[in-house]
Amino acid sequence: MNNYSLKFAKVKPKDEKKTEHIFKATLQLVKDKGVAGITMGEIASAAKIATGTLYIYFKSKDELINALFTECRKASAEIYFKDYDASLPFKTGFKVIWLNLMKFRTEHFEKAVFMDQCYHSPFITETTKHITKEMMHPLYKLVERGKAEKIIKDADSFILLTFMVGGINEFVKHSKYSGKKITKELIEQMFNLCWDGLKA
Amino acid sequence: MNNYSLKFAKVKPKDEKKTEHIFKATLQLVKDKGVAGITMGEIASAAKIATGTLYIYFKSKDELINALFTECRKASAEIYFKDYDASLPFKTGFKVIWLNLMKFRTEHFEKAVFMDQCYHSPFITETTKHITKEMMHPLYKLVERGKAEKIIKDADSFILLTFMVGGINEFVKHSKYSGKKITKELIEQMFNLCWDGLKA
Amino acid sequence: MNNYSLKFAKVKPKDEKKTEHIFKATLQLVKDKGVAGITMGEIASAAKIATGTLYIYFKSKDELINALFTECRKASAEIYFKDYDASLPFKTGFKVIWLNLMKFRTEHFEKAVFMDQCYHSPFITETTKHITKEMMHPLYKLVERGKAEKIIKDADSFILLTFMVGGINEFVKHSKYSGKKITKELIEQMFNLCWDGLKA
Amino acid sequence: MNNYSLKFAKVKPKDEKKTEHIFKATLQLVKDKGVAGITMGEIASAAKIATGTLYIYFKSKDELINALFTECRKASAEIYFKDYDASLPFKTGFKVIWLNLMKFRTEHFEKAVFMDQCYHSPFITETTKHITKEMMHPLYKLVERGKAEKIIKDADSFILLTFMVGGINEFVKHSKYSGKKITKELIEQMFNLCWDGLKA
DNA sequence: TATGAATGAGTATTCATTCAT
DNA sequence: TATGAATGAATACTCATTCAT
Repeated sequence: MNNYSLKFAKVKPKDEKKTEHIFKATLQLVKDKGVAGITMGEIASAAKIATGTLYIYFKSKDELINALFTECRKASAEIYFKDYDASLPFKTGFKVIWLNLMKFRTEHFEKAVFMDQCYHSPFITETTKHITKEMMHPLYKLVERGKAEKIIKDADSFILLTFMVGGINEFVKHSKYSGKKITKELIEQMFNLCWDGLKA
Repeated sequence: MNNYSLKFAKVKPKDEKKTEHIFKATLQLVKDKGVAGITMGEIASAAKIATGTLYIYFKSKDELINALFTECRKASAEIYFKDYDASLPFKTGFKVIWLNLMKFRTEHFEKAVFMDQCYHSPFITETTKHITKEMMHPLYKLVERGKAEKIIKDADSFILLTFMVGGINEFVKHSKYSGKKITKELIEQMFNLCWDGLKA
Repeated sequence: MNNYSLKFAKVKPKDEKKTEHIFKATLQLVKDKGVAGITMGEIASAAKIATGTLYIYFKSKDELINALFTECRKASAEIYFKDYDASLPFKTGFKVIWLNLMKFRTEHFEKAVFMDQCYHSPFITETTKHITKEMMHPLYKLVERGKAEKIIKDADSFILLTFMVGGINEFVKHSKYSGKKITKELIEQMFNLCWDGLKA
Repeated sequence: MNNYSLKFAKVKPKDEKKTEHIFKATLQLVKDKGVAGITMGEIASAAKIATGTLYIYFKSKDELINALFTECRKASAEIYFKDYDASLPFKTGFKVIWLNLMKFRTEHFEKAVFMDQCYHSPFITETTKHITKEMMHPLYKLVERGKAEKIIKDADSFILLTFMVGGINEFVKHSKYSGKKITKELIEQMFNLCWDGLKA
């Protein structure tokens, strides 16, 4: 390290990585013991920091949970529409998104569990819940495009959407619990069930 | 107090109604604040009894939660196969059960929420979880009958089952959250999506 | 205990005496270590109860301090005008009150120390402070009677009042610190200084 | 960094001004929130330095408080006997000192508050308390000269002293709390009350 | 049984102090 | 020296559980 960098390194900045560690530790703990069972002390030691340090990064348990919730929401939003291109034929685009939903649920399972758990917890504020609901909006749009193009059934959008998502969620949840391996083959089967249900 | 009344007092069962009150109070609280947020004190006052009294009916919080979980499981099991008759044609019988699942989720929403919440909580023992999984067995049988009769797709039973249940769960959950009214019409739409997905 | 009293004794009431014990313990601790140095744990064990019990009687440390402050104020108010009769000649009545002030400061020294200490503490609310100020009103009236009767100097009432009280407070405070015995003789001397200062 | 600058850095004294800032910040905080309510963090940020820096100037909170206490004592001692000349007639000299006491209490109010507050706090050592008491010695001498000259009453010196000081302290304290303006006129009135009380 | 006050272990949070930069 | 993040012991407060009535 040269003189120049020393000048700027004088003040130790709040470690960005530490927030990440804390989040990771919290998600793991929640997956294992549920929101009901986690303490700030446990989170701290799982993140390999002192309890006091935890409070440098988050003013309270409440704030930590809410921040993590927001983080998870952001992560899911980023994945949902990855590689989606509205100019693609409907079914192709639909499958991209459907697979993304599946991807999020499987690869970020702890986040999904955490979000589900939090929804009824006293930690999450109404505002946070509200924003979360709004996040579903683009999915509504997708479903409505399908209806407009007469490719999928002309049913209530809410029904179509929850149907589209429900199978994925239930499948992933139970496969994690029961140890059932999630294979390409199974995913394909689930997609077909879903698509056959939706198509006009 | 004489011998007679003593004897009588011993025989007198714990007030059945009170257990019910306690369960109802707990379910309501869990729906509103999650398992993370309930205390024995709150349960007691919601059930309009003293904390001490709560401990006459349940040795510990753990026991209360587990007893309630078992109760909920029993309630769901009773509903799932109500009016089902294996001699009915497959689709008819399938719809009976599918509607029963829907019925349970809507009319006993707090129970469903409670069971979901508990699954990750430190309160529920592994044994309890195991028994719960076994409860799904008859549903497997149903699905397999459908496959055997070549009426529904020859996909993995696990996939078929989670697909069948997922839409219902997701639909009811979000309708409760968003205040969306659950109508016969919507239920019918959801069933059609589900059936069209499953059918061979 | 007969049947009748049993009927009413069924519920153990919040022990009135316990509040008193808590107050006494707190005052003693504050006298010895100052408001800065007391913890809820210490108060509890000085009052021979569990920490949790302390919180049955007072929702928080703040509330405990404020309640005690109010209690002390009440105690002082009760003493200040004890045996005072406006129909007595001014000097006689004045001396009754002056001696009462002295009596409070000496016999309830911990309360006086506590009140002094609290005045600058973050525990005491502005409202509480305001009420305390108002408590001085009757003393103003007394001083104004003396002025009206041309018995004491026609100076600013605020000056007369703080002068009247200041000597007492300073005397008692330092005598407690230095271990100087407060005798009848010394009190008489102090009263004479005070009276000679005030008289017209 | 070369040898020269290293040497120079070692010699460079701790910034004198910074100590002053720290003291000023502490006094202000204690006036507003009491000794009970101040933290090292608050002091540091009020003094516009980092917490770590505070510990360069003072090894501990204890030491800071004690150093400030000593500083305050010194400041008061310097003022008390300012312009006093034993060769002046008693009353003239007495008034000089009396006015000095008044001056200290008004112009260095925070210091007075701080010293009062500290007296009961766990921070101040017995030694410090002892030295403080000794500081009163010259005032005793003054009072005894008055008695010897038969100008003031032949009462107990302790009584005379606390009487002399009490009115001042009480007056200033309450005027600060209530916002009452301290005027020359009021000071004169207070002095007269005091003198008339003391004179033989 | 029923009550709710009492208990004390446990949890969230603060804060004096240290330390790497 | 100066900084402010990191530490962990101490403290305020909670809550499952017990117990006297």
